[in-house]
Amino acid sequence: MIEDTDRLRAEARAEILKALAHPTRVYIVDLIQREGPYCVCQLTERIGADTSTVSRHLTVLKSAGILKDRKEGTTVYYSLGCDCINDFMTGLESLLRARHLRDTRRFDAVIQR
Amino acid sequence: MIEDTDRLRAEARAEILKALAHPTRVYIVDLIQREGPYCVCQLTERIGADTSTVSRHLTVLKSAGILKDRKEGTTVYYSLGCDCINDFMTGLESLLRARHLRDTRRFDAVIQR
DNA sequence: TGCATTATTGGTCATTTAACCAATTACGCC
DNA sequence: GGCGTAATTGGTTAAATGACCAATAATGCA
Repeated sequence: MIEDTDRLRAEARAEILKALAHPTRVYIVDLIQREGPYCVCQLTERIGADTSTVSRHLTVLKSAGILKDRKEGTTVYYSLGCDCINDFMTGLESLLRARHLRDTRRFDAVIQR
Repeated sequence: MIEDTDRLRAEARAEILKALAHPTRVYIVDLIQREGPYCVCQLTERIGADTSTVSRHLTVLKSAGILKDRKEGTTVYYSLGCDCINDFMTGLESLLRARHLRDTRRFDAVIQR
């Protein structure tokens, strides 16, 4: 059986990962990372989903500490919760590249025979 | 609307993240990362779930390229799919630390008043 | 005050996920 | 061949997720 400390540790990590594990949420984080803070209506327009849907995605990201918000009148701006998001996404990128490389090699191997 | 390239990019990233977004799967990856390859029955014993459940988790991780497997008789050993997993998990760790720091500060702020 | 805009929350419903048990496959050994 | 062990796959069910519409704040302005 898993020890309590290990279990809690795994749950904490999974919680963060779950918050990011959706195409729309990855897109939002990527966008804000590259271009700075965005408000809900701007994101809604970009994404092309219902405002409520986007708002809920943002709530998920905020709860996980990945984004933070700042009110300005009636609009709410979302920005990165911390700089370490950048490193994290870089790590994800290299994981993706490694996977792509492996797939390509496997594809080549199939072709060659 | 999101451009096709951006959408596909977000989906590919989310796919990787989804594969890791479960406490048991995070635990498995962490364990293998620290102690090397494990077979299904060893993992099953450690985790305390049904063999089929563990096997399915491993399939998810393998499909995402996070783990790879190697057969040896009737047992199947799972190991890391690539070294970059280490960097990725390090990034996740610092994200978690940042979050914890922020939570702690907020808690302190509440206590102090 | 009345109205428009921005965002969040309640409600519903379809899809996905993940658990278990049971059945099957694959291999090694007697 | 028959048996035991290891792992995967089929089937079912409960829970979680995510989408939309509708309703409700909350704010700014005429």
